[in-house]
Amino acid sequence: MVETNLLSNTITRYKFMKTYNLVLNETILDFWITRIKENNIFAFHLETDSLHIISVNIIGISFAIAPCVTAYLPLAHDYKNSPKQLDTNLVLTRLKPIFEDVTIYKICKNLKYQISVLKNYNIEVNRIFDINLESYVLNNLSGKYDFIKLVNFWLDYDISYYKNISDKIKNKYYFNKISLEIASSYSCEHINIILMLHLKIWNQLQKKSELKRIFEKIDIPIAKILSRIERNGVLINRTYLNKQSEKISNILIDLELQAHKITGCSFNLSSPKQIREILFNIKNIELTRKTLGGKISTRNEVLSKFESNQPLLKIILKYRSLLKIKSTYTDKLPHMVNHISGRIHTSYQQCSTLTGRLSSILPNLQNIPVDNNQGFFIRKSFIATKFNKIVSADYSQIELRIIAYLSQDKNLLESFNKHEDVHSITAAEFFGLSMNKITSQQRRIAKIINFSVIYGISPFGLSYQLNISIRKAKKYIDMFYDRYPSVLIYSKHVYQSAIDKGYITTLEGRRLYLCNIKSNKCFKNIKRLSVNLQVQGTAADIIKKAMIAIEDILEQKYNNKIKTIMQVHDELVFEIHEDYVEHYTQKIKLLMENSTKLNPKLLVKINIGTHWN
DNA sequence: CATGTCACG
DNA sequence: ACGTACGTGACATGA
Repeated sequence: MVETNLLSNTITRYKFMKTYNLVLNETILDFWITRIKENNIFAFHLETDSLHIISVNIIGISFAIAPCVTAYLPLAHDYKNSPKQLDTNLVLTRLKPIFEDVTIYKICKNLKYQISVLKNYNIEVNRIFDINLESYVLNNLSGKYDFIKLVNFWLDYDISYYKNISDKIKNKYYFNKISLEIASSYSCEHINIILMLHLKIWNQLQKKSELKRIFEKIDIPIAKILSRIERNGVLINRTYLNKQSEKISNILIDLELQAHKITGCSFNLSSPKQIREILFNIKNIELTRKTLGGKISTRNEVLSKFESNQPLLKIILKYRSLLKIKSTYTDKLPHMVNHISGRIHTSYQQCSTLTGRLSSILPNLQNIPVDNNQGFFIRKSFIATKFNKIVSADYSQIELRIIAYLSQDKNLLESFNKHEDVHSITAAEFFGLSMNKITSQQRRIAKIINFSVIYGISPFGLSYQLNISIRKAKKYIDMFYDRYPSVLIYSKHVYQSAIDKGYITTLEGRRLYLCNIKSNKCFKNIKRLSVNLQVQGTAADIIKKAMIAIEDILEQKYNNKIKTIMQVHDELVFEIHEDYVEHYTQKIKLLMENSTKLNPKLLVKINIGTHWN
């Protein structure tokens, strides 16, 4: 709207100026600053020397104020005979007011990273747009946000010039070793494309008010919040993990010896191929389950069916799970600690999922083992600084509650309003017994059935999970829908609407396009998927809204008493000063439960401790 | 680099 | 007759 009008004026003004300018002195810097202020909109990109947000230096900054009107401002290029460049502090002092100005629009790619880097230089960016987020809300081109793919999708533009330079400099040098000639043509081309992508995508996004609202009210604020969470980082007990690694090493050696003794030959316990051969040739165990590639699977679920009378299988399983714990967690996490902050800084991916969930990489903090696992102790190494506590707040049964809300099934709603333990209630309903007569076995069945509903139920899947016949599983499913008829109506409705429209909408109106689904081989899949996607996507919306509500209070005055340190899909983890735990815990619970109002009500459970276990 | 496996919600 | 629960990321193996 405003910004496109502003831009079309600029485009006319600069129509015939194809310039890739290099900013090397204050006069030219002044010239560009004046142009940017006049223009009220510009795209920028920071070239840096690292992807680690805590210890990163800016090498140069590129700008675009209109298509083909771009400049590169080198700051720290350092090679033989490299020209003298402007002083970083001077430049950033001049740019700070522009970045912070709420009336000047900024366009960038990977906003979370850009604002983190600028934060290192004490700059808070306002009024900022991100082309990846724009594209993500608009058509949910999920997966890797590969720049070239984005260009190919959105623009009719010959990318070869960019690609050529980009390939040349990739992995060869640090950016500060790149000559100004190459760096400027690369950066200017890059920022030019970023601006063009924004113009193209924004043009379409603003026509879809529902999606534009999600972009502005959810995704942009969340990007800023994630930057803060990442920068806060997580404290871990390194010596504890190192000790555990050592212990596990010894156990692994012992398990390997035992396994080789049983088989009478040496083999690699972490090679599925060798295990298949050993089991087939030596132990005469016939496994039938296949992997995706059509080979015989040796997965845990498969092997554990034979486990009881086969010590070798027990050893293999234990070996594998301990190796996993060691290689992924106890060995790796200590190495991920940043030496400046002394903490681990994960990176949350905001555009990587089909459903609108976040994901976490480098390291992934969303798959740290839980209590019922061999690696139960790992969460004990996630600790708080002195005088602080770890506080975790998680939504109880959020996905099933969402199904209850979306279907408005009377019985399911009543289950949530009656009792905290839905699975027992479902069991009672399901088997037609009173609550006090439910056995733990019946509760287990009910729990699995509840999950099946969330995932997209099928007779085979349920029969496998419950280890019963397909016929019986089918009967259970019929029984479930008999007790909760509106759930069946609801799931048919989601499926139909998905087929009609080609996408699924979440509670907030985010669209999940079916054409992006990998397993999109037949409509049967969509039938099962649609409920799951809507539910998972809605849950993702809900926690995002809660994060925004919470961040509003965190930004005010409590700053140094409470920090958000992790998001794990339906859980937020905080580090809170011990004197304030009580106070903030209550606030957080209220905000999480009420930032989205549903029937049934959302319930948040709080855990407080010296560590994350 | 693809595949299999396994950690989480 | 077919395959067989949804969504992620990371590691070891082996072609």
